[in-house]
Amino acid sequence: MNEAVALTPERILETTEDVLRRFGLAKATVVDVARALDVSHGSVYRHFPSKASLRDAVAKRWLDRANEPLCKLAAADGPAPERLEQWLRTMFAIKQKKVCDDPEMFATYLALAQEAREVVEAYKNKQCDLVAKILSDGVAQGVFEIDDIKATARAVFDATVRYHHPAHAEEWAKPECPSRIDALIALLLKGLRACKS
Amino acid sequence: MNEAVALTPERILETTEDVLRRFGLAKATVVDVARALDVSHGSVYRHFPSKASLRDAVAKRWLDRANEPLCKLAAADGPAPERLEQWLRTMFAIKQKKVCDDPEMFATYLALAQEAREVVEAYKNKQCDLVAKILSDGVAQGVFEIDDIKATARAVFDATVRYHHPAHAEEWAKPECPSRIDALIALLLKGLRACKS
DNA sequence: TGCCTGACAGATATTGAAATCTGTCAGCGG
DNA sequence: CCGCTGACAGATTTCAATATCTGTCAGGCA
Repeated sequence: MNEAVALTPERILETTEDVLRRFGLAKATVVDVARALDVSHGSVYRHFPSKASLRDAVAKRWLDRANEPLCKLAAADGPAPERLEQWLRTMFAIKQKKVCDDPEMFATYLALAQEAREVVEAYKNKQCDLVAKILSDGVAQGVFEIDDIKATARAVFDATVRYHHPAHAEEWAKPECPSRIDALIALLLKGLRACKS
Repeated sequence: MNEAVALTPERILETTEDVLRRFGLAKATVVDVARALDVSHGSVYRHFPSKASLRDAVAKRWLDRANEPLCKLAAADGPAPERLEQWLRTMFAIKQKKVCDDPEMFATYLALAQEAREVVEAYKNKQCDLVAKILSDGVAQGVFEIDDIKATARAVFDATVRYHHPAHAEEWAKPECPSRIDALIALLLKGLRACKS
């Protein structure tokens, strides 16, 4: 083993994220990453077969990190409607926080996500599964009335696209946004709820 | 009056659309438009103060044309749920047709719309008003149960963003799309409908 | 007079040569 | 033997010179 820290995929990913943060997606090269790690760029290619795969791996890390709080919420227990509402609001908040905190970084993330199709697709599917989990809890609790849980979870995800898809990010800052979110969530919850009256 | 056809704003718009169709948004210049009209480009500036205003006017024409069938549907009568469903499906179909028929032209339209913010905003508001019209008909018919019609109309518009906003156009061709639309519409209609049971 | 032209200044886009980057691999050093 | 290096070919990006475009306006023509 070398006296220096070993060159692991994890260390490369960390450094790549750093480089992206400093240079932006357009400017960052794998030569930059190698320089930051103080190795030749050939060494980086020993761990990632291409620049694209490196980018994908970074994207996956980001998305997984962002997903963590949502997984917890879906796994929690309590009344499904409240949990669904909180789950959605948390998802919106996570995205919005990213935009506000560091718009430049968000732009990087957006561009990254647009190239890492497969990774993003998997991430979306995971999110739909989380929604489905809450919905099925709601059905078990007798508060939701749902035909096809998977399809309905997808519908909820689709219906809220405006507030979680980065393509609409620039609209999230508008002052009328919160009340529009309220109206949307109310409409969806009413659509899910079992009729009692 | 000249022996040639007079140079009217209408004629300029028509020709501009033609030029855009042939050259694409990126390449089309007002010099091209003037050439096609066989006048100097200075003459075009006599009718439109800037290239941006010309583009906006073209965008408005397009949007108004696309909106026409939707206005008719909103003004029709009959049971509100069916009408809303048909209204939504028609809107989706109009957009999808544009993408399929001429993807290049759609890209032009998309870029155009992204620059003509105000025009697009007005168009969206008009569409929300149409939805609100159908919703209030539904309330009058006793089939919908709605607190705030304007807010709910906006919520329906927001919830269907994925299937009418051009940013999502590339997903419209997917095979699972129709069934996802079905699930979404079913969920929304259930949320709007008055509970009878 | 009223509409159009064409030349002009400053801004923007195009182009092609030079620089940089991606991905590979033979060979070095531990 | 194993992992790293650094030179290399082909692809991509940068940059600055050149060309084109936008928007204005004084003047021509009916």
